[in-house]
Amino acid sequence: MLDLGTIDRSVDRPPYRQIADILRQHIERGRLAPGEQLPSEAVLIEHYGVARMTVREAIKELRSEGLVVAQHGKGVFVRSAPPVRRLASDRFARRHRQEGKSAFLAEAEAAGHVPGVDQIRVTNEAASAEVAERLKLKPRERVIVRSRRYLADGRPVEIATSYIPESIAKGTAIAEVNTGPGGIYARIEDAGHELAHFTEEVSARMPSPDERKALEIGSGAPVLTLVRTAFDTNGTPVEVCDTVKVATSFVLEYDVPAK
Amino acid sequence: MLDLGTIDRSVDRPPYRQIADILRQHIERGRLAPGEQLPSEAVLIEHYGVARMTVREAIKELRSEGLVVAQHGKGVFVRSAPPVRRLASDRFARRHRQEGKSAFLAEAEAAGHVPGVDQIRVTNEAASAEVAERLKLKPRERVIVRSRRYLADGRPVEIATSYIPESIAKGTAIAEVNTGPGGIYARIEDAGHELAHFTEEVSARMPSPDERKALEIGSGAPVLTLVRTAFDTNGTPVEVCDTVKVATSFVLEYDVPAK
DNA sequence: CTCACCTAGTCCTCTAGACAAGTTCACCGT
DNA sequence: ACGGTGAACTTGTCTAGAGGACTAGGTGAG
Repeated sequence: MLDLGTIDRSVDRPPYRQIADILRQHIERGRLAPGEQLPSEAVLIEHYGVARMTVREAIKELRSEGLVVAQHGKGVFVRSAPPVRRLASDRFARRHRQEGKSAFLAEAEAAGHVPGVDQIRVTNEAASAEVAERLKLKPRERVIVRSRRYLADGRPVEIATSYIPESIAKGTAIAEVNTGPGGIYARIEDAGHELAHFTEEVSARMPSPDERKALEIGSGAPVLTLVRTAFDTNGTPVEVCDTVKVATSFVLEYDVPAK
Repeated sequence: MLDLGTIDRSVDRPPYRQIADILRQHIERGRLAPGEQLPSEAVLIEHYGVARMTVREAIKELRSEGLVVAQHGKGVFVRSAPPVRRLASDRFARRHRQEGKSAFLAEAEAAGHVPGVDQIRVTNEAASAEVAERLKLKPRERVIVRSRRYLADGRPVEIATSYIPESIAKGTAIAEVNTGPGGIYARIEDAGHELAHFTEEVSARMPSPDERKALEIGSGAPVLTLVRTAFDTNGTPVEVCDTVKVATSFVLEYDVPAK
């Protein structure tokens, strides 16, 4: 039986935190195993002699830490995969180890022969305001949207969505599911837009419910987001690629410019 | 005056979420600017005609998303570092644009006259296993640990911790709080280690309680972590820099190598 | 046997109020 | 002019209760 301990109301730390502390310790020390159910609110209220909201506050703290998940009507359970706390060495590292060419071109090529891609969706849509701004689209210009999900070891790890202006994609295989050798970057270059420059914005946030589901992660784990914009030699943006990935690490390398 | 809208109790979405949605939109669209104070609980209670806990629940949601920070006795404020796209505002943006000298030297110089650094701590410690491995340290070799916290608009946004092998730091100002012109990279080069190559690992995770406190973020918001290792011309690792950053975006740029 | 229904147990949301504690500022006495 | 006090405002925490919604399991009707 789980030792729920007691709370001390004379001490500075508020009761709801003390309760959270006790439960957190049980989880961290394995006395509450992954998947196991926590004592119900009613039990905790009774045990500690506090009001409902106080217990809920404690549980909420653990939820926001990603240690537990609540299931309406069932109970609160210890998360089976604890959130990432340390840098993990990662297969993405190798992507950026390619020599003599852009790491991302290499990545695109890799995607071309589709190892570990299990879903591809290609549509023609009206551009969102954000995409329109990034691609400097004319009013009402549409975009080709290519969305794909990457797997590693059979588990989904990344969802990438590319937006290419329809004007560039026209007459190419970009709007086809199979883009041919070299992937869409090769097709963009075929269309006369030589790639010259990229910007990337890296951030992290909590996943949306859809993303959580698609990436098979718990609600307490963050996702990395990477928005890459590709420019041609004229400085025209030709592609925006929005990547959401499980927040394990990836690696960038670069050299100090020669003096 | 801020348009607080109204909530619809007939709809499926619970009131506290509707309130959070309204406030979130104001923040995202810039009608509530970074640093600006949100309407107080009392105002929101009055306006929406709900109980205090309902309003607090809404605010709590925004806090856990990292959009706002509450300050006891003062109010709730929009976080000062919103997910920005402006390249210039970010230190990382310029790294890859420097000409003729190491971007990191420039960065270190900038840090030298300490704009927006509010805490510096320098210690001599035994290296952790991870740091020892990255720096290829000999057994029992110690490291100089330099930890600093960066501010933007008066709010903490980043904690950076550098580890330099004692053998390299010896006889330099690296172990001093004030490292002199050019910062530690200049001192490392003074010591005969010309910087040549960097690797960076980027990841995201949930912050530790200490980090949450130091960066003043909500418990549901992730942090970006960046571990940079600097190598000299011999390929010897000379510094490991571990950066934990509020998970708003940062920007990387690079060009396609000439063919 | 199958299916609809009921029920106990769970978490979700909300109400209405209370006291505590931190911040700010005007006011008053010195 | 200066310093202290306190009022007014803010958020933080807690209580006691209510109805709702969801899940799982049992029960009875068909």
